[in-house]
Amino acid sequence: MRQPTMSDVARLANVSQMTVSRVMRKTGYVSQDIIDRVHAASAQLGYVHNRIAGGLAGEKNALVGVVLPTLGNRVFTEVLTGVAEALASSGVQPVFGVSEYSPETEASLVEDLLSWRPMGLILPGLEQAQRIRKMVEASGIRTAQIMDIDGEPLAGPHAACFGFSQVRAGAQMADHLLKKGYRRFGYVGCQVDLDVRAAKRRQAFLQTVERDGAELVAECQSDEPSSMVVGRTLTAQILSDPTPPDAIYYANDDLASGGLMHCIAEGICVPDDVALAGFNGLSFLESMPLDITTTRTPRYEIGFQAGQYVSGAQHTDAKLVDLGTTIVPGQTS
Amino acid sequence: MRQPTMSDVARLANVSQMTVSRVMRKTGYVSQDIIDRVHAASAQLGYVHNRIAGGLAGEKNALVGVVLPTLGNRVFTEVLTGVAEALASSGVQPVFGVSEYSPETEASLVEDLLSWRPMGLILPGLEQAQRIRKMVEASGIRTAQIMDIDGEPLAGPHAACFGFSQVRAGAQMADHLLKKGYRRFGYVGCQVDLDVRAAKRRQAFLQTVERDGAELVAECQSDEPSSMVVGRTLTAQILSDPTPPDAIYYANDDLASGGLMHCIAEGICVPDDVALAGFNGLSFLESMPLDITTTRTPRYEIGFQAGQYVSGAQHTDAKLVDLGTTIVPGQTS
DNA sequence: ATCTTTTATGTTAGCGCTAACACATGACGG
DNA sequence: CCGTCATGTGTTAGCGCTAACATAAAAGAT
Repeated sequence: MRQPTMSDVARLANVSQMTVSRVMRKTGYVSQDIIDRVHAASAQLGYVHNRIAGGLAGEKNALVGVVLPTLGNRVFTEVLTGVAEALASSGVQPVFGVSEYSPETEASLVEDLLSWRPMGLILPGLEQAQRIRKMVEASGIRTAQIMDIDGEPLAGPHAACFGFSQVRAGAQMADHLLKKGYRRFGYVGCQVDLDVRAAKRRQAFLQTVERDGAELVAECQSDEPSSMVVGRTLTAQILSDPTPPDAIYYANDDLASGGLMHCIAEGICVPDDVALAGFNGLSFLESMPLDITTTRTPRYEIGFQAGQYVSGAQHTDAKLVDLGTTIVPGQTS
Repeated sequence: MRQPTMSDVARLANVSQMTVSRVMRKTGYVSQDIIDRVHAASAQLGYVHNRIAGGLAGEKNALVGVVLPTLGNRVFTEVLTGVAEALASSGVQPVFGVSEYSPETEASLVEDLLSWRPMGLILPGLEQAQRIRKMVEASGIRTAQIMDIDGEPLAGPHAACFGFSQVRAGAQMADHLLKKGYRRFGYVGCQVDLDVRAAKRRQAFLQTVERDGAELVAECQSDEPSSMVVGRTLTAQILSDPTPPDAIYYANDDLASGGLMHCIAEGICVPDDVALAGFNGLSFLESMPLDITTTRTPRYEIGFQAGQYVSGAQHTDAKLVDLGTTIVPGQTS
């Protein structure tokens, strides 16, 4: 009742087991006649190639480990889609884990993934624990750090970053809103202590705003994971103030659209009463009846390039690949 | 420069390689003294357990293959979150692939995943190609088919379904809307030929509606993947008719909320002018300023139970586990 | 004091595959 | 007609680990 092996196929096709191996992997010289015989035998037995054995015997494992902070944010699922598509063409499979933004979980996840001896690793951000950095650098496998390029990338010839500058993105949005004449800002975020990249944007936004003599007049945060519902609640809070801000910067588009829903429900005019700025440029914003300003991020592209890099389909000499961001102005803001 | 092995650790700790294996896996008897020595040696060398070798040698591979139709629909990422959390506790890693609703892609994906000799497999729906069914049944590994229970599940003692009845869900919504007095229905869907489950719902909805003497007066479909933007466009189309429907059933909540956005933008009153019914009960509906009726589906639960099942953490005698659905009425509809 | 049982270690034999090499052919140029 | 090369096949030796089976000392039981 055990699974058929190459030897079983070989016996049936009346060739050596090595020849079967060659046929399966399409390497070396095999005559067409034998190729057909082997395929027939293989199909008859229902043979499925065993990559575990292949991996042990010397072939690189066609696996890539992927760590994501959460699947609750569309951004990361789009990254993952990019990764999956980059890998699909080369027959490499992603193995993944979700850290829920916890550094400890991330560390044990990386160790677990490394135990599969993957050919590559994709990690979010640049702020891995020292222990992770060591493990990864020692393993010598290709590693892509994604989403961010502000910081110290992993050392070694097998590491590269694919992302954009979170700092610049935050400053960029501040500049944009200042140029539009807004002076009294609000900030709405979630899990600020966990989401390092949102914190970087907020920080840069704040600095730019203050450098210009404008100010942050209100800030609302929640410990819950970000969502439209939370965005609506926090916006209600921040706008209940007697002297509310004239523009709100949100940590992401989900929060911002939640805010927009609040405004629509309350008859608050966007952007005349208050302008809303999100982050990511998720496509569902286009369906909204009022416009939100946002920063478009190359999420799919990040995933795709990282996937290509770690699976060996693409070489990069650069340690930091900046895929850039674009401000997408709301219609009138 | 090669990666350290158990033998290296064993030599350094001055014990046999087998003892190191015992320490790593926490099985068998090992004295505390030696456990400490092995851990020290392991840490010093930066040893990482090699599951590829372990898997070959007899241990079940702590991998579960997961196939999803798309990552673009929140539903599946929530399922995946459930799977990931169920597996996380047992140290099993998900390996996954995205089929983009293509049966051919799905088949080759299943074969690829099977080549890792995973301990389990999670597949969407019940409509796998014959070739897949054979491969999976022959492999003898635990398999969970998810999302749907209307159909013939995989044979064998190692297969179970976790989902709900799509047919019943469609009929349920029709009943609900009929009871509310709606008689002229519209349907909006995407990729109807690919999304079998949406087709089942639509079919059951239609039958129920017609059984009651009410009718489907308009239908709009698109080949693009479903999204809020598409939902808005299709809704604009369907409502541009001189005699529009008084209730629209959407294939999912994304489309429905896109529809809602159209209504808000055009000043169409929901549900007085037209009622909107979606599917899934995604939480962002709660943030919407007007209410959409929907069916809440147990997405996370499906993923979680399927994850537990295939990783051996849960036994089920039932072949079909119905996790049920609930109608969530809009405030006034 | 002797017989079990528990605890603690080591030894042997693969798991199913691939790299590396060896060995045949037949083709082809000089 | 012989050397060289491309082509087609087989053989051997592991990859790094774990199951299964020793072995042996210590702890209880009678």
